[in-house]
Amino acid sequence: MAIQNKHQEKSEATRAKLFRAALRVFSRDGFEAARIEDIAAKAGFTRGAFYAHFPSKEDLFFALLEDELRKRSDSMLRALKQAPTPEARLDTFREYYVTHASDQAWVLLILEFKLYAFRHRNIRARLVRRFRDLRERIRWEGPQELWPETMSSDKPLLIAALSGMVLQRAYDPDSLSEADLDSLLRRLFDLLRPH
Amino acid sequence: MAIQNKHQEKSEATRAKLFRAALRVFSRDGFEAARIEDIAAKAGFTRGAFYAHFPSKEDLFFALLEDELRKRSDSMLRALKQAPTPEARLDTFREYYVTHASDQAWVLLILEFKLYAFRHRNIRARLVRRFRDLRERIRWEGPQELWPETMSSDKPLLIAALSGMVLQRAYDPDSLSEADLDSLLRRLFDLLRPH
Amino acid sequence: MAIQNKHQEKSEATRAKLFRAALRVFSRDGFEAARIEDIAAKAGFTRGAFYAHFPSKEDLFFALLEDELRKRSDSMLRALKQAPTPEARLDTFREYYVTHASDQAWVLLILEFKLYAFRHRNIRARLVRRFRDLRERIRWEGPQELWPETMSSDKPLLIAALSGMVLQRAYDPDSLSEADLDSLLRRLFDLLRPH
Amino acid sequence: MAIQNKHQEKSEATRAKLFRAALRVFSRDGFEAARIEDIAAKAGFTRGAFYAHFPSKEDLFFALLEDELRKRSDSMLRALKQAPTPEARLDTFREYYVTHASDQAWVLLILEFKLYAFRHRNIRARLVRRFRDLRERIRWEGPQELWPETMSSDKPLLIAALSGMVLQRAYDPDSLSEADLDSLLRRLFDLLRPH
DNA sequence: AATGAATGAGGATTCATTCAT
DNA sequence: CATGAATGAATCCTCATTCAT
Repeated sequence: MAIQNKHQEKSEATRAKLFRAALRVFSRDGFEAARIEDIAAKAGFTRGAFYAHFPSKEDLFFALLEDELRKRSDSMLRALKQAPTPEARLDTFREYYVTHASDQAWVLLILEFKLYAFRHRNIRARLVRRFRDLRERIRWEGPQELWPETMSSDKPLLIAALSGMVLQRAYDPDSLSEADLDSLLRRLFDLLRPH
Repeated sequence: MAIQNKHQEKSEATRAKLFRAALRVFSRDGFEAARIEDIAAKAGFTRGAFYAHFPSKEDLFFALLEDELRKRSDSMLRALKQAPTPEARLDTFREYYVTHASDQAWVLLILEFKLYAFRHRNIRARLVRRFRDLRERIRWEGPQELWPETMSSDKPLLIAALSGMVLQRAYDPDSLSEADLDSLLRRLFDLLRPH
Repeated sequence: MAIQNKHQEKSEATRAKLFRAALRVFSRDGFEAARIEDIAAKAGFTRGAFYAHFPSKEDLFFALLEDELRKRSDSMLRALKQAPTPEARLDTFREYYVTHASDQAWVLLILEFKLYAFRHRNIRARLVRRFRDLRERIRWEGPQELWPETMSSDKPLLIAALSGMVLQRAYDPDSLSEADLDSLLRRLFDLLRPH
Repeated sequence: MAIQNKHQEKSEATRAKLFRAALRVFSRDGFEAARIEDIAAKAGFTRGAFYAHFPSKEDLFFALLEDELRKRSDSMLRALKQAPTPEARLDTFREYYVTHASDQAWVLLILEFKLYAFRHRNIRARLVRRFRDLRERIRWEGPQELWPETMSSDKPLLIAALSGMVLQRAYDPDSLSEADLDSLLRRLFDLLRPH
């Protein structure tokens, strides 16, 4: 048992390291150009370790998506649950959304997932479903009665617009100051959800 | 001379066909996954013809960008010049912008250019400069005195946000109706340029 | 007739230019790496002109060999015929041989022919025959009765050794001064043909 | 550790096989015409294995040079050290030199290296230096005080002349009997180093 | 004769993946 | 679990050659 757990822990740690590395490399190079060897190396391993944990590059790609989505929706639900009023929840939600702007790697990775899904029919449905499940989860596990009806249904739009802008800033930071981006995101958020 | 022109004409026609095919294939598959052979075949040629016109895949990529940018800014300047009043110009500009939403291939290609520039330091400056030149050109060749000061400076933001949303629609059309997208783009346009 | 001759002359001139260019390019780049386009360009034409005169790269290669061999053996025979005594002929022959050292392009081209022949069974016999014919021609068309019996039979050896040394000097001139090379060639010549 | 060694051993064995195959193929086909696939196949592998050991064809080419030069100079130094007198050393040296004539593959490979260096400016210096280091090594690691001063400085000439003659024999064995070649090499050796 | 556009075979190289250890 | 050697499919690119003009 103890040994089992030791092994499991070690395994889990390796997976986590690979995820961390993959997030960086996929975001930096894109799915196609990302090399398994680079991911493994950045995690401190060689290719073999990668294949001990994931059957293929694509599998890592989507396992990474699941993992991040789970972690991030958990964290968001926690935050929402601590908000006492609908207004507070709206603020929480807005902050959560706006904060994305500084998480370039993750936003570009979402872009990458969507591009990949757009380009691979067989994957598309799976990704769409996955993102919808996430929204449903947030809607239903969140404090329902107080939740503005259409709130989460607009989130894809917000994230979509934000993705484009984060990419713009990624490739030409001078074209878009951080402050302008922040202000624009807030206005866009409120534009969508007038109250 | 006659032969010269014949050759030149044929060459020009081939280039145009390759551009047309490249726009589709780069947009559909992304730069990395786009195969020269597919582009050539879609244009009705073999790989060799491609290399008679462009030194490499990357060169075609950027020649395509230049070509489209030139054609599109020409067309936009023509439209602006026909607008009699500042209001009409603003409308023209808004329509031009909103119409992008239905030009999925071009919008995704812009996304692809930016991703490529983000990932290739040496290319980045060139692309940034190119897009800025375009904005300058529209600003200065357009009817200057009547041009709202900051109009074109915000265009990158609009296009950026729009890109993200077009991709969202590309991979999951159900998440975003055409009407909603259109309405959102108009509101976003006016949000940025209040008067 | 006049027109015919004009055409013929022009054609002949083009051939000559192509030969001159080919000698340089084959010698500089080697047969494999030599590009038809480079040869044509150096002669002031495009590839088409090349194919109007030679069916293939290999054909040019051997036509060039024939052409040079003919020109050079003609010139040598002329020189030999002017030598009044056997001693003078020997001197002429020695000078002729030693002078090769400064004709790097031609010597390296001979090397290239031999390498090519070594590597292409079907060509080998042809090349061997061609070089032998040359020697026979010099032996028989030269002033026979005065010709040292084994003279020309050793020439391949001399040229062979010289080729190696010219290449040595080509790639590392410091390893072998011109004077040393000259002196060595003379001694080698006399070593082979003692009298 | 054990695994390390196993891997290293296997790697070393593969490298050695690739070297052996490369020596044959480069010598047989020349650098340009030599196909990676042929080398790999002759060594009993596929192309991939080749690229696991060498970054490119050119790198193998020069790694092969280094490897052979090291092995051959080691063996020569061993032989020289066993020679008791200067005369014996001279004989050893002469034999070593003359024996080259039967090692066609290696001699033609040297020719190929020099041709390559002649045609690639950036490589030239490296090759020149490498061959000089070898001569220095033989001069200084050999029994110095007894070493005829200029002995090794003439070796390039000898090898150069020999290369040309080996090629002559390679492409037309009938033009030069083995015995004649042997005898000529000996006379040439003694011609250069009179005592 | 000469041009230059287009073909297509050929070969170097990359890299996801497999497998023996 | 992890290593790293080896595989082999995939793809870029070069260039001799063909052909319409």
